Amino acid sequence: MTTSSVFPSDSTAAANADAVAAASPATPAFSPLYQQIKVLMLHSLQSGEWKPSAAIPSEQELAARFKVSQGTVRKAIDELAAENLLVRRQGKGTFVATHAEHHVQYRFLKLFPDNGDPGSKGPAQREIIDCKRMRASADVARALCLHTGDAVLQVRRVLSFADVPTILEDVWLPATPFKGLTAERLNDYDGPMYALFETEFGVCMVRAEEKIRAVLPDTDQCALLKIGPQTPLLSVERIAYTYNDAPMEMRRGLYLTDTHYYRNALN
Amino acid sequence: MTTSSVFPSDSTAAANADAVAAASPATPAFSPLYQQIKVLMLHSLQSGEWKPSAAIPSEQELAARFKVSQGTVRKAIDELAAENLLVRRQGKGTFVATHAEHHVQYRFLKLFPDNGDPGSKGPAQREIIDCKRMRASADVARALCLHTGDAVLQVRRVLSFADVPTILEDVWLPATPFKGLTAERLNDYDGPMYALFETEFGVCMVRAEEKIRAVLPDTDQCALLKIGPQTPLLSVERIAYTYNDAPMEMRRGLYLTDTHYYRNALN
DNA sequence: CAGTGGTCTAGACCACTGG
DNA sequence: CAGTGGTCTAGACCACTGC
Repeated sequence: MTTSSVFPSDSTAAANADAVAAASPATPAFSPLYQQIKVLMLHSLQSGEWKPSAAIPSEQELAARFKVSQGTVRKAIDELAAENLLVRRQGKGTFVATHAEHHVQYRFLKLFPDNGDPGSKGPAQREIIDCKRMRASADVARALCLHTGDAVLQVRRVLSFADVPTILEDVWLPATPFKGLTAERLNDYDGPMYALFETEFGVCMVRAEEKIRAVLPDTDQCALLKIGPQTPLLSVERIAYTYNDAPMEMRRGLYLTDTHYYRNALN
Repeated sequence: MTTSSVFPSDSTAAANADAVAAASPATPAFSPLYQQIKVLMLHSLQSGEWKPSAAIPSEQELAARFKVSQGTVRKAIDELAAENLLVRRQGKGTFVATHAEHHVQYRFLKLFPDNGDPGSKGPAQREIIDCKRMRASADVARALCLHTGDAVLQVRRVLSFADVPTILEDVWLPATPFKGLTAERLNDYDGPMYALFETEFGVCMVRAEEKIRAVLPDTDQCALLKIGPQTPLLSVERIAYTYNDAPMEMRRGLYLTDTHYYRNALN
């Protein structure tokens, strides 16, 4: 051990605090107690001990389990809540974040209609075009930390708003964790795709990065979106990550932006 | 007063805490002490008492000034730091955030080159095309909370990377706070435009929202960016806000995305 | 009413910075 | 070395939820 950590054998909270304080006199990496607690909680999330939408133990219980003060677990929870991994609800408890509760708008979808609320015209219509097993291209392999040629699933679908095709998406998933995914299961499921991933495959998407460009469609894409070849589209390339920052999905969306726009907040 | 607040006349920290606790038995709006402190600090920022890049008083001083415990001002500072209004530096103090320190990359510019770091080819070349006084269109007026026809300044400029024109921007500013802004001053200033706004006009941009679309350029835009009429571009419409959430700038950028991409992080 | 998260305090000690 | 922010504790009390 190069840094101090939380041991079940430590007898008191003070002992832990002292351990942190006195730790590793020459080690540059100093990790405060609440960060170590955070790592332990991350393990509980990752291992499935705490499942999406379920309540985690109360702050007092966690403080007792980790043998630290309530304020310290509080700070750990604060950070996890700030990263949208946990959701606090006063009077009720702290819950594991999920994609299953966003009914009107998908959590990671930043496309909004010019007029009116996201859900004013009802939910999006989804049509699965294709769902097949294939070998990873170099691009996909790199994005998913696989090797070129490894087995992946590719899903192609179209999202429509008020019956206007607006989004054409290709999704690539590593075949192993998503074994058994079919077009039928995607069609039957009523809710966000990421919610299905949570309940059916135990994969929680926690964070994503998008690269956005302006492009023109090819002929296939024109047909699927029912647009002309000179219609400019937003190309949105996404890599989504689970708890340990492991990439679990690559996705490329083409967004029609004549009646919708991609919204972003800068801080 | 409908809610409790921090008075200079309050004698002890405990008195404040009790005031909050016992306040407004029938008032639904309950505001914790640290939120009230936050508002007071916001006033100090807004009034110019604390200027960009300067240090604010230490936590102990603030605790004494507001007659609360250090932990309470700490929580207020924590939130202001999370919103990027303040920057904490251990051992040195807490400082007012500024746009003047980002030399390699502008803080609100999310366009990155496909290969290499933002600053690998040196800073962007900036060319001011135009800077003129005009009357606000309906769109601009709505965005800036003005009336149609009110005086505004319009700046048009082109940013180039490695001598390739990549961004064409129109910027609209309310004429009153930016009185005296000219193309020359914009050209002479060596640094981000928002840094000039801070030092010359006392306007600190704190937050912004962008609406992104894919578009095709018109003939003027083709000439300025030296591109063909079928080149798809990212249209980035931005409204930037100061401390009190008052809009102080509207901007429309056209981004060439054949060698660059717009990066966004989803949480 | 009991149990949860949320606020506030007071005090101790640590890590980092600069003179 | 003194001064700053950063961590940790212990305990009190409040706001909110649901039974």
